[in-house]
Amino acid sequence: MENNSIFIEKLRSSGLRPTKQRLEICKLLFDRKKTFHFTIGDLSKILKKETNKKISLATIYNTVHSFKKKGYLKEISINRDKSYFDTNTSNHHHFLDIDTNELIDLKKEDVDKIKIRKNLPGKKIQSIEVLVKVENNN
Amino acid sequence: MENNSIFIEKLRSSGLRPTKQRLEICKLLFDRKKTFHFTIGDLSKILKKETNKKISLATIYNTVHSFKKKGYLKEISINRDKSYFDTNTSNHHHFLDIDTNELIDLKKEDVDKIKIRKNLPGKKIQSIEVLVKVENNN
DNA sequence: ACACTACTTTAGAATCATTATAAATTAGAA
DNA sequence: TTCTAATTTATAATGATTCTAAAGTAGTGT
Ligand SMILES: [Mn+2]
Ligand SMILES: [Mn+2]
Ligand SMILES: [Zn+2]
Ligand SMILES: [Zn+2]
Repeated sequence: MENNSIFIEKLRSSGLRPTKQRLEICKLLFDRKKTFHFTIGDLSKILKKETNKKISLATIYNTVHSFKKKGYLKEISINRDKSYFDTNTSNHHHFLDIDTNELIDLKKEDVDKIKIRKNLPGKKIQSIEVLVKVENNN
Repeated sequence: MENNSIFIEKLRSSGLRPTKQRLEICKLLFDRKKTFHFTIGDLSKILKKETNKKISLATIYNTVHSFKKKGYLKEISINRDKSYFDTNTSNHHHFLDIDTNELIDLKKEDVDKIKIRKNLPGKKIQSIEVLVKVENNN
């Protein structure tokens, strides 16, 4: 009744054992059409609701960090209070709704290519990220 | 022997009493030609060295947050571990050296104007920030 | 199926930047 | 100088994240 086999392969191929905790988290994170932006706290709450068996908070942290290390998640820092993770691991830009603290992906075509006209000697560019903060129209 | 009068005015005009702690921090932060990017930890260390009288950590936090509220400092979140503050309160972009965790201002002319081709209904853009992560050339 | 070992999960403790508290001090006004 | 509100301060509390070390599990080989 599940397409778990896909996730099992995904995990195995990156040297992670497909435990039921990891599979549960995989289904929750990667069985989506749209990008998912979440904090560990969000994820923890959702797992509590949508799952019968409990997954310890330590495991959620461990798993999310493993997934990040394997390149399945991207971490986004927008404020010190909490770290956001992103199922869209490509280079992309974001809207941040400062009223709701919600992140929204911008598509390639939504932002002109950024051209940086300065370079630092001995340094090379690793990434260019745009954060567009938006708020309610009065 | 000081141009404290400038800072005293600055503080008074925004309803902050010019205490010696605030003046000390003003001198350290605003008596510079270049932008200063710092964490509270940085500031605390510098104050310990460059000052004879001690300023409590709580006061450093209070003061930096007051200055931010008054618009004399800008907060920049680049990772969850620490919050950076910026004496350049204009809208501007940054290099982040991921080897040293150092922030460097980009000038207006260093980055083409960013054009966002998407808008969210009911929302207006409050700011657009570019973060260019750089690392050592091999 | 069984045993073995490395990997994983887990509860709880530890960490650490930040925030809150509430008592002592100080600045500005009268 | 006196009075009051603003400020400073030491200290405790908070809370997200990381650490620990003990118990459980998956994969391998027999
Ligand atoms: Mn913040
Ligand atoms: Mn981080
Ligand atoms: Zn995203
Ligand atoms: Zn800056």
